[in-house]
Amino acid sequence: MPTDIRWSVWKNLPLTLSPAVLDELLDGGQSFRWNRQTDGTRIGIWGENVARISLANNEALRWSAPRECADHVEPALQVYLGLESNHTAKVDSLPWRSDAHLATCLETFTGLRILRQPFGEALLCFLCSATKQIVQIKQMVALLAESHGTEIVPGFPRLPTWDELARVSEESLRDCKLGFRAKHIHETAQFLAANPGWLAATETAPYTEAKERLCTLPGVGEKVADCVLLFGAGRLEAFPVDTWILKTMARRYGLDDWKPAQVAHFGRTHFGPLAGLAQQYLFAYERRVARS
DNA sequence: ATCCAGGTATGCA
DNA sequence: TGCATACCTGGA
Repeated sequence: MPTDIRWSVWKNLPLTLSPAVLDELLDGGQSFRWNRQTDGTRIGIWGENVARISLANNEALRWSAPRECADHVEPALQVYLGLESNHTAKVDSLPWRSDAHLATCLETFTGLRILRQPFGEALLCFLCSATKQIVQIKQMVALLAESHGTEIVPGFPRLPTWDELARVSEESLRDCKLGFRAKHIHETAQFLAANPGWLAATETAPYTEAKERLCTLPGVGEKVADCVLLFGAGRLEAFPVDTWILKTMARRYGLDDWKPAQVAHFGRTHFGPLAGLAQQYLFAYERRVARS
């Protein structure tokens, strides 16, 4: 980290989280651009924003940003962390009263929420995610930012925009350790460059239509499309089914040998219109069990 | 060393 | 429809 960054003074956020839940929120596979410093502070980059977040002794969140960014980071954080919406009411609307396992997950990860990331960045990050673990995805997107993004402040590059990616060769993308994903990103960038406004229209389209549109992109299937819509467009009805969800739905709900599409249908009907929010709690819980 | 990881696209029954 | 297989790469 460059030493010449001048950070704004710490300011409190109206959010209280345990260290474990903060870890799950920022480093649990929703976003891939937060890094924990040795003192426990986390530095993250999204859009044109650079911020650091830490916990005060009472587990209250506080933030600070490079001085030149602080004015726009403050409102951006509200959106990113979903502070303007009534999170408690959303969680309460989930069917925890009739689902003991869900109730356990909600209690274990109290305060966990869905991040609202820039749509294009979510698409890029989840195009990188196929059959990779979080540490590897983080490495890929860090290389993408360092190699092809522009610096917001010295030492903190943003992710390249899709317009910028359209001018990068597939071979050059492979140098970011993307493997076969480089082809997907390259071809998606070419398509988006040839279809101005397509991405913005997809972001605001109704869920089903938006998902269909995303699935036409190379390297985007149902799971990636749902992640992009959940984490990049606030579509809480999106219910991404990955290996963890497949595992946990088999183990906790008896859905052994169900296909991903069947599990997705079960999830949407069982958990309701905010199924994606429930999914994040189930996901977090099963990962914790696996690690312990 | 060998296997597999927050999938997708393709080729065959 | 359904199922198997290839696809890059690096860490366990």
